[in-house]
Amino acid sequence: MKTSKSSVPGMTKSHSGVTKFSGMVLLCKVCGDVASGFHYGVHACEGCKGFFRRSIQQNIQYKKCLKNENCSIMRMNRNRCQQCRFKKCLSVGMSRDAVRFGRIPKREKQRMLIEMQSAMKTMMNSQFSSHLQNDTLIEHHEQTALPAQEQLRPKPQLEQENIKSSPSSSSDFAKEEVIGMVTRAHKDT
Amino acid sequence: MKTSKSSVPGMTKSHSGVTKFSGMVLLCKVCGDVASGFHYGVHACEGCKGFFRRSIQQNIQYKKCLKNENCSIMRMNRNRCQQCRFKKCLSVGMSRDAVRFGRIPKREKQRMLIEMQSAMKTMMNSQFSSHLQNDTLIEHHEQTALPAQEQLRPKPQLEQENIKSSPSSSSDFAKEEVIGMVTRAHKDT
DNA sequence: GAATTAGGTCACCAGGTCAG
DNA sequence: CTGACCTGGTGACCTAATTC
Repeated sequence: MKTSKSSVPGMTKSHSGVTKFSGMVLLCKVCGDVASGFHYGVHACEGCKGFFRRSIQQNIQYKKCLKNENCSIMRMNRNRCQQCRFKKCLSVGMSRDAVRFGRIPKREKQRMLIEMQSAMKTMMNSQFSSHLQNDTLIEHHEQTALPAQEQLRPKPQLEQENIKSSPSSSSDFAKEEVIGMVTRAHKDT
Repeated sequence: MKTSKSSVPGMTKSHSGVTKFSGMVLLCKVCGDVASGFHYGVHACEGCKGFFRRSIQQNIQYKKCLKNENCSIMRMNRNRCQQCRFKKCLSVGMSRDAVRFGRIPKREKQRMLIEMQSAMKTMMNSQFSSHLQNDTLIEHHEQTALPAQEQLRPKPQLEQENIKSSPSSSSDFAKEEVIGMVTRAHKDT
């Protein structure tokens, strides 16, 4: 019947191992680097993926952080503090239980696309019309823009690719992700 | 134009590939995930179906289990031990000889419905009359309090079929299954 | 002819590797 | 130790085949 290979428009995976969505690069939720895919339940780069794998495989106990145990983890400095990096991995939801194998379900893609668009719109609004009053969004916005001291974000969220888990919570999650991504894509331009 | 579909009331198959019965989602008998149909003689999800197919096609000898060869197989961890997963497939009755092709015979549906109802009743009983002594069921009880936001997922339901096994044990089975699924839904949330 | 599944496909990922 | 690459799966979808 359906000859249409019909896939959700938007999501692609370049040959270089970079995951894109509607032409925009997805970012590692741990360090902000370019994500290579959905690893252990979150979008992550090869580095953080490998780091997390090693960490859980051999139940490594990392040396205590030399600072306040809340180092910001970014691409540039992600290797400076293992303890904090691992903590960040966990806080963004990386877990062996969250792995998702196989092809991305069409409806999940669809959902991402939608959430992405709405997030995009939201961002545009807050950016152009009233970026002085909306604290929530500015919060998010900054978080990505200047990776300042964003510590453990109170979001132990874990992406439930699961068919229909609460639509609201997952959308929050995705929104956050999208915002970061969009912001960056924006800056790059 | 037979308007009288007249088949057994209840069984449907959504377009998403999820098998339902009286509005309840059927679960994979191997891992508890949502079943996509009756595969190799058992209600199974796409994952376990594919896994079993591959296993028997190329007579794969899986690596020995790293634990006690009795890993519990659930959606979250089903990929961690192939040997145990395959064993579970066999133990729940998956077999190339058990395939049922084509449309579901009416009497089979009828039978399912009946077994389902009795299983349901059993469950209800143990839930209301004596849920203080039965610790396993407490889990289940909580689930009821969960937000009912959903359309076709975290839903109490069970899975039943066993073409040629003792019909009496079927309700026990269902109960167990429900518990597992509920636990999962719980974890997911 | 409609319902329903075995198998094939191939988008995607966990783990292993090994230069750097 | 880190992370770019490779390999061996995994499972969402699709279609041909099969039964009612």
